[in-house]
Amino acid sequence: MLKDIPQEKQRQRAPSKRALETRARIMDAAERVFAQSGFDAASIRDIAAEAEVQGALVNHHGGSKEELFWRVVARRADVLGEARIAALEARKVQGPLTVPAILECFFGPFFERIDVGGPQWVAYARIVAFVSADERWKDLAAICFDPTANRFVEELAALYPAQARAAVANSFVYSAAGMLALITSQWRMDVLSDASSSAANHLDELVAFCTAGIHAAAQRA
Amino acid sequence: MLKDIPQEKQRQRAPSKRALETRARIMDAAERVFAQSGFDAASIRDIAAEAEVQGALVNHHGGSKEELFWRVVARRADVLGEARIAALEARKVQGPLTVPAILECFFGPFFERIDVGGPQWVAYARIVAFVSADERWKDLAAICFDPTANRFVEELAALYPAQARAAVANSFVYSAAGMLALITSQWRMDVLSDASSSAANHLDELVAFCTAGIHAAAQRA
DNA sequence: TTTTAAATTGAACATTCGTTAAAAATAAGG
DNA sequence: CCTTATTTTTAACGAATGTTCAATTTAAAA
Repeated sequence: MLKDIPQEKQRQRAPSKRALETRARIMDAAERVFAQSGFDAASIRDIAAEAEVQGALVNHHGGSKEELFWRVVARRADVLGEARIAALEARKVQGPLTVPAILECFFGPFFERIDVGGPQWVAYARIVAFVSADERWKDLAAICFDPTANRFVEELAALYPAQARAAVANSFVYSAAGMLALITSQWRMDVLSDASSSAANHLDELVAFCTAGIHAAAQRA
Repeated sequence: MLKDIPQEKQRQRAPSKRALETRARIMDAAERVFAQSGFDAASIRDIAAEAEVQGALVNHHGGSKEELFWRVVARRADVLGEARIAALEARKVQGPLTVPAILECFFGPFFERIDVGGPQWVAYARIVAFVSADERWKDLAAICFDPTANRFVEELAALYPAQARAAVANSFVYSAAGMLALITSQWRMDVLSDASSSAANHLDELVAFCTAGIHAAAQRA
């Protein structure tokens, strides 16, 4: 198991614009293929075909298959994590935090990017779901997700000083699982509800669900 | 994509006791290996080694790899689904249903089996998480999970006659996602909460969380 | 006990996989 | 322009995969 993404070795020349575009195309292609097939069923050749490059180029730009997966996850985890923390800070200066406010800072930046960035962010969400459900990616999750998650757990726990942090942490895991289910299992909800609603409506619904859930779990005897 | 599990062709002799034991051993081994590695990373040879048989025997008893996966999922989904429905019926004769009562009928039979049946049921839970998160197993989920899920959504929706079934169905999906997160991501919760509690306590906590969440989502403006 | 269907083994099949190495094409830096 | 670091292609390697088939062993049925 990899513990980190290897640094690129020192270069003597700046990368060409075409090379940078190719690298980005490979990353996007890898993201789509990983999202659709999972890590194991995705093949380097599938990714290469999706990016319209030769297979060896994928290894050249992404390293080994596992390194490539780490890079794909880390790339968006970084910007998403920062956006979430920024949203939290921005809300904090407006006044004392509430549970729904904290949840909106966590859910919002993800859904905003899905709305505008479209399928690439949905693909990323599917990958996050895979990573979260599979203990095999424990280290990856610890590096990419835990810092942000811990920060949000702290903010929630501060609202319930009398309760054990564990109860709040568990509630946060339930909430995050609900968010991923909402993004990745839309088809499943449609099957069970024989109707499809807007994404924004679903988001409000999820916030209401989790807010009440967190409160109830924290107040529990 | 398979649409169903093929029937076993007509036999002229009863299977031997040893053959039945071997088949069960292969199914259990497949369950463990699928749970640990997922469908793609699991190999027939891994399963054969785990069951201490030759590789060809796995195909002989389980059919193709995909058929074997269907069989592994369907085997426990059947008994679990029946136990859940039975719990629901039993509760119903005791008096009018409530949200926590319905949730306990859904969560309870699973956790009871994990408590007594041990690791095989935990392995099955991991597989259910994989199947639920991956659209590739849409048909499998529809056959194995949807009938029971629909029944529970109906009972919940009956408690909120003024609300759209969709809102209740979504809340149920969040609840089921929380249950799977609790079973399969215990490690994740431990990381975020730097403490580990009992399974029974977690179950009560989850019921409290989901009960409040369902209620809040249903009462939403 | 004899017959033979069914279970099990052992070996091999054709693919596909991730990765590497060398050659060729491209473009940055002088 | 010239040099050569970097990018890209092409080809190939060994390993692992799912599956099949014929031979062998086991045990049900008569």
